[in-house]
Amino acid sequence: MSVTRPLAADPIDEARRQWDQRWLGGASMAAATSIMRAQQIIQARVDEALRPFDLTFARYEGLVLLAFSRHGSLPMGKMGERLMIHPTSVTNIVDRLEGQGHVRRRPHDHDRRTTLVEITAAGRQVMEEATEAVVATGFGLEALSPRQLDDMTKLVRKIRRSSGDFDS
Amino acid sequence: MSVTRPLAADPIDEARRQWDQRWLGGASMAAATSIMRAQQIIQARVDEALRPFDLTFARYEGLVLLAFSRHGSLPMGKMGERLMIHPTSVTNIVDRLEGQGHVRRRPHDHDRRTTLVEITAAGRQVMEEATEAVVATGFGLEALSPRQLDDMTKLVRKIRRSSGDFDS
DNA sequence: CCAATGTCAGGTTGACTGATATGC
DNA sequence: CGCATATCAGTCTACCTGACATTG
Repeated sequence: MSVTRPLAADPIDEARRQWDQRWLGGASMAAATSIMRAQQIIQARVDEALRPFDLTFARYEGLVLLAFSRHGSLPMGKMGERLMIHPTSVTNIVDRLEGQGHVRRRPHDHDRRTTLVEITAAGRQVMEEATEAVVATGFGLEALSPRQLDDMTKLVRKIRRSSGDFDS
Repeated sequence: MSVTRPLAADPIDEARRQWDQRWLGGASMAAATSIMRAQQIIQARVDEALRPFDLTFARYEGLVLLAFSRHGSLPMGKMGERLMIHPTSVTNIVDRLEGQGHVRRRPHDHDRRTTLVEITAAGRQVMEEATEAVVATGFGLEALSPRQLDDMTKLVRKIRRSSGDFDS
């Protein structure tokens, strides 16, 4: 007589089970797949909150970075470095933000090679409102307690450090 | 006399500090940003391992899904459901895989609306070799212990469950 | 001369919207 | 008829490579 196993309700769990029967690194596979999926969930949630402002997550991050910077402006290259995006992506994102009037390109005082990107008053205003909307979504992470959120951040920090994201 | 604070080596940590001075949800912001970054790291690592096979992560996941399926084939819609991708993305991905000879479209026996996607022998072969390469990368997660990998998977499961990823 | 900075052209990916043909 | 299934056309975002002009 056959014993019917309970169907795995969690598809990642099920994939893990099959993976372990054939290959190594099932735990890594499950964690990696989980992270990929978590990213989709967060991205969808935040993008939805940002849609009324005609902002993507990437552009929103740019605005927040500039708002947090000491003089409300940063060189293009510095932005790419901090946001960890490709130089041409910086150009693209700044193009759009500038088209929306949220930032302005300005020459650098001493180095005429570099272009400074400065957040405008309107940009700050939009950023404030957008942030309210984003905070209201809870980033799709309401299921985690404050302690669990910090656990998550710490675990990812290990990954980031090992991949050379930052010094120390 | 001014006390010079140590510079935050971790940019997410620094963003968190500034965020907390103005808004709520700093812990969520830090966790969300961390996950977004972790996804980039994993994606880059896996894509690099898959490049010699002319596969992206998305297409590779499709191959693995088919290889794991009972008959080596699934309806298009089912694939989209399991991979959590848009129907047109399924069409796109299957187009490419079919062009590479890794899968084949077949009619469904009983329902002539549905198209079955079947992995070919060549597709299985490529999938096996690609998996070796992917496992070798450790998914960019070598920094985490087996226990930490499972912690990560469990934390994300909470997020996924709360967003309706699966039943139970 | 070499390095750094930003831009541009051109190509790829995957996601999306809306419309459509087909079949249940 | 409504609904499900897959496709197609067209658009969008962000990424990448390679080339380039300008400047330090």
